[in-house]
Amino acid sequence: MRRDLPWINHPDPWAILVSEVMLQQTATSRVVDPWRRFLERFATPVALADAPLSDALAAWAGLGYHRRARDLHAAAGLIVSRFAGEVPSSLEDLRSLPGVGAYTASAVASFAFHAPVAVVDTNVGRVLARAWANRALGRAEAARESARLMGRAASAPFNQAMLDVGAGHCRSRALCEGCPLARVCRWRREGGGDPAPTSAGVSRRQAPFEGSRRQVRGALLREARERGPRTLAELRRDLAPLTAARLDDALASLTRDGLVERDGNVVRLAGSMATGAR
DNA sequence: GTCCCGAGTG
DNA sequence: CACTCGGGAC
Repeated sequence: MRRDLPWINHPDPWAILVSEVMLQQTATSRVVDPWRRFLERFATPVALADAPLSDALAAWAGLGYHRRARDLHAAAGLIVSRFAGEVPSSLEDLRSLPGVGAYTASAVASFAFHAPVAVVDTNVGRVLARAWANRALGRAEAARESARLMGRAASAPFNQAMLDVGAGHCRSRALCEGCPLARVCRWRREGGGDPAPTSAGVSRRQAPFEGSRRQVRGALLREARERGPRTLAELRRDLAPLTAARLDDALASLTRDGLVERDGNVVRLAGSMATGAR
């Protein structure tokens, strides 16, 4: 359960922010070790802002969705330049950071600063639609109903409980056995079709990973991370039997995202040529 | 093979 | 609105 995890009740807002960004698209079990390593290496926003992006990408190993690392690196720079090195506490300021959307801003406001803010991610969206409303909710409705349900309860434990129920029981395929809300769940009491899939923020099925460009991107970044700058010929050899067209496609995509740099035939992690000046 | 997931961009 | 983005659990 999430309440056993090391970032729960952590006193440092920076540690909370890092955990929430890592948790955006990644299961908690896969976040624990990288989160520890990342914070050892970048204990403060200043430490990350002062480091080259390539160091941040290296520390992101195993997490995927590397644009999150790029955005967190940029966010650290803004935290230093605009917020005196302290993670801001208001929703508006949090939301102004790259890679911080509605979910992450509310999660940091609640878990790091105990602001009376209800967190709605897609798990919580399902809990609200099923157990609380038994009907599909739009985005604004979900936010309003969540605030209404929370009432004057302390936001952090309330949000943690909602996230736990959503992740543990109220999954896409509901696991009602043992669910703490089973006795009060309107969907179970009243029946009807599952209101969650048409509710706000419910994620769509995604294309298969196997054979995808994302898979090639991941392999390419791993090469650059673990073996340093690589020539195109080395990449072609090491990623065989990948076709040259698919390698070029992934490389172009990573370059557009600012995650790798090309210097002639040499490919390296973005920012590894940085002079260190800020 | 199937499932899972938040932010940014167009 | 539709689309992209990793990779492990099962």
